[in-house]
Amino acid sequence: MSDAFAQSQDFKTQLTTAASAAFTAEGFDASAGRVNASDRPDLADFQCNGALAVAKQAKANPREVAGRIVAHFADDARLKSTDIAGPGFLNFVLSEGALSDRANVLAADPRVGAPSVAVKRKVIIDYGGPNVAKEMHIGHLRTAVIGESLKRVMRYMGDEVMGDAHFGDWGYQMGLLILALSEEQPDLPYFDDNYTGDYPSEPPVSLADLGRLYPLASNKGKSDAGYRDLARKATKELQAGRRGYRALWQHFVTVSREALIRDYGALGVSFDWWKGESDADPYIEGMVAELKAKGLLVEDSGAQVVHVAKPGETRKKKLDDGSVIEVPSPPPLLVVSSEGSAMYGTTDVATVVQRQKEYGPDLSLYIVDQRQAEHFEQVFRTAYLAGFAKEGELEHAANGTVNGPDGTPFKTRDGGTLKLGDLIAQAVEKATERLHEAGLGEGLSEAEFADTAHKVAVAALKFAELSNHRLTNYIFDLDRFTSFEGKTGPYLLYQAVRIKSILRKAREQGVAAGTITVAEPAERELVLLLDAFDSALKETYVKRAPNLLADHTYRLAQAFSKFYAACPVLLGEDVALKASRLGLVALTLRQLELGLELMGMSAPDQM
RNA sequence: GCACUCGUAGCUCAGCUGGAUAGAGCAUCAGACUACGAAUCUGAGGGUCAGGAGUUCGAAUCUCUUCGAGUGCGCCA
Repeated sequence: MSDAFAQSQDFKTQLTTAASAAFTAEGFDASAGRVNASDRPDLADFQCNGALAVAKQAKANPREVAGRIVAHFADDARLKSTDIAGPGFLNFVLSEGALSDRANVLAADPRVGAPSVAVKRKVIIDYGGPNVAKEMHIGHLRTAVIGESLKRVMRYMGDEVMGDAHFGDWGYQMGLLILALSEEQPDLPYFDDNYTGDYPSEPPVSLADLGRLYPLASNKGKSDAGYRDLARKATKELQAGRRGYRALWQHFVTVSREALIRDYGALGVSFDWWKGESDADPYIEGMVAELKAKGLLVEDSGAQVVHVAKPGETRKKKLDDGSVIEVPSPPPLLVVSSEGSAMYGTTDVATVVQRQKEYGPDLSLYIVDQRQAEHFEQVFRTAYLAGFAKEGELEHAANGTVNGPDGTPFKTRDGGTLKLGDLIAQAVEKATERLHEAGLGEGLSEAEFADTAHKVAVAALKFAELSNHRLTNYIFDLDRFTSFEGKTGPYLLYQAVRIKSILRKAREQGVAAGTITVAEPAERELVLLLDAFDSALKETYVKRAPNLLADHTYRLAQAFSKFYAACPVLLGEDVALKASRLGLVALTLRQLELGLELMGMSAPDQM
C-alpha cells in the first residue's frame, strides 16, 4: 500500500520504517515491521506483531526475536518506552516530546496531515444513475453520498477526479414518455410530421407531469402488448433522430436535470459531468463493429453476444425439464438483441469506449448497487477482451440496499417510496424544532438560522449514511437518521461549533495560539488521533470505504470532547499553557472541518 | 437449483493483511453544569461473534459444512 502514496510523516509510518529496518538488520523480512495503533491503549500507543510471524518461520522463540528488535529502539528519542508483552508483541509508547513535535508539524501543515498519492491518476467516479422523469428516492441517497465523499477524498489526495451523474436519459423509458404525452396532448407540434418550424423553447411538461406520466405508461406497457410496441417504435424513432421527438426529449432531459441538480445540491452533492446514456449512443455502432472485427461477437438464439467466461468457468443450471447442464459463468453479455437493438450492457460498454476517447481515465469507479455486480463483471470483461480498457481500470465499488424495519427494501407507510426531497425536508424540520427547543440561534437572522438548520440536517443524513460500510444492507430508520445525539453528524458539528466558540472568545481576550506542548492524557489522545488521520484517509482511499473516514472524524470529535471536559483552554493564568491548548484546539478544528468537507458536510458557526 | 453478499450486545452498526480483555451509538441504571456551549462528559450492567468441523502457538477474521437472511441469474435498465 505504501507504494501508492507519497511518504508520510505520521507515527505509524515512522515506526513502521524503523521497525522494518530493525527486522532487516536482524535478517528477517522487512514486512514484519508493520506497526499499527495499539489494540490496548492502556498499555501502549502503537504495536508491532511482526516478531510472532517471523519467529514462526525461523522456528525461533518470538520473545527472543522481539528482544533483538526492541534493542534497535533503545536510543529512539521519540519513545518513552518500549517493551515486549505477551507472546512477543512489541509495544511502543511515545514520548510527550514526540507528540508535541508532531502536533506542531501538523499545525504548520496546510493539509493538516492528509496524505497524498504518489502518482496522480485520472479517475472517473460514476455515482449518480438518476433517471429522467423519476424522482430520486432513498436508494439514490446512498450512492450519491458515498460517491461524493470518495470523489472529494481522491481529489484531495491528488488524483484528477471527475464525477459523472451517468444520467438515465435514453432507451425504452423515453419512448414510453413520448407515447404517453402524445396520447394526452396529441396536438403538440412535436407529434406533427408536417411541422417544419421551430419548436417552443418552453417545455410542454413540468416535472410533476413527467412524474405522473411515467408510472402510468410504464404500467400500461407491462400489461398491454400493443402499447409496448408503440413505445418501442417511438424509442426507435427517437434514436433514429426524428426531429419532433428529439426536441421533446430535450425538454424531458432539461426539466428532469434541473430538478435533480436541485435535490443533489441540497445535499451538497454535485457532478462535473451530466453525461447520459444518450452520450454513449453514438459510440455503439463503432463499438459493435469492433467487437465483430475482433471475432468476439457470437450469434446465439438470434442475438449477438460476447462470451466472457474463461474456459472452465462454469456453473450448473437446472433446465425446465429437470436436467442439469453446465453453462458459462459469468454468462455471456447480450450486446445486440434479436430485434437488433442495443441493450443495457451495450450502452455500458459504449460508455467505456466514450470515456476512454474523451477523457482516458486510469480508473473508472462505479458506485452502484451490488445487485448489478454480475452485470458489471460481464461489461468489464467484455471491455477488457476488446481492449477498450486495461485490466483493473474498471471497478465496481458496490453498495448494499436500504431496507425498512422489516428487512425488505424501504417503503413508506402507504407503500410508496420516500422521495429524497421529502426526506431532506423532514430532516430540516426536525433540526429546526430542535434548535427552537434549545432556544438556540435566536440571535441569528432568518437566513442564517435556516442555513444552520440545513447544515445540521444534512450532516445527520449523510453521517448516518456514511458511518455504515458501503456493502451493508442497513435498516433505514428515520428517527435514527435524524437523531442529533450520540454518534451522529450533528455531534461532529457540535464539537466544531464549541471550538469556534473558544476561538471567538480567545480573539476577544487577545489570546493567540502558540507552540503546542502535550502533557495531559486527554491531550495525548487527541494528538494521537490527529496523527491517525493519515492512515484513515489511506484506508478510505484503498478500500473505497468512507465509513473509515467517518469513524476517524467521529473519534477525533470524541477525543476533543474529552479534552474539552478535562482541559480548560482559556481559564487559567498560565500564558504558555493557554497558547498551547489554543493551538491544539485550532489544529483540531482544521482537521475536523477537513474531515467534514471530505464527507460533504460543513459546520455552522453556531448551532 | 446455481451464484454473490451477509449473520457480532435488547436495537442499529464498527472491527484493518489472523494476535493481548471483541468495540461504538441507542436503550437501561448510577453520577457530573456558581469552569471556555450538557446536542456534552464520567461510570456500570449487557456477548456461545448463527451452529459444527478444520488450518494455526493463536480465528469474529482463512477453509469446509449445516442452518438462516437478502440479492441476482439472456433479449427491462
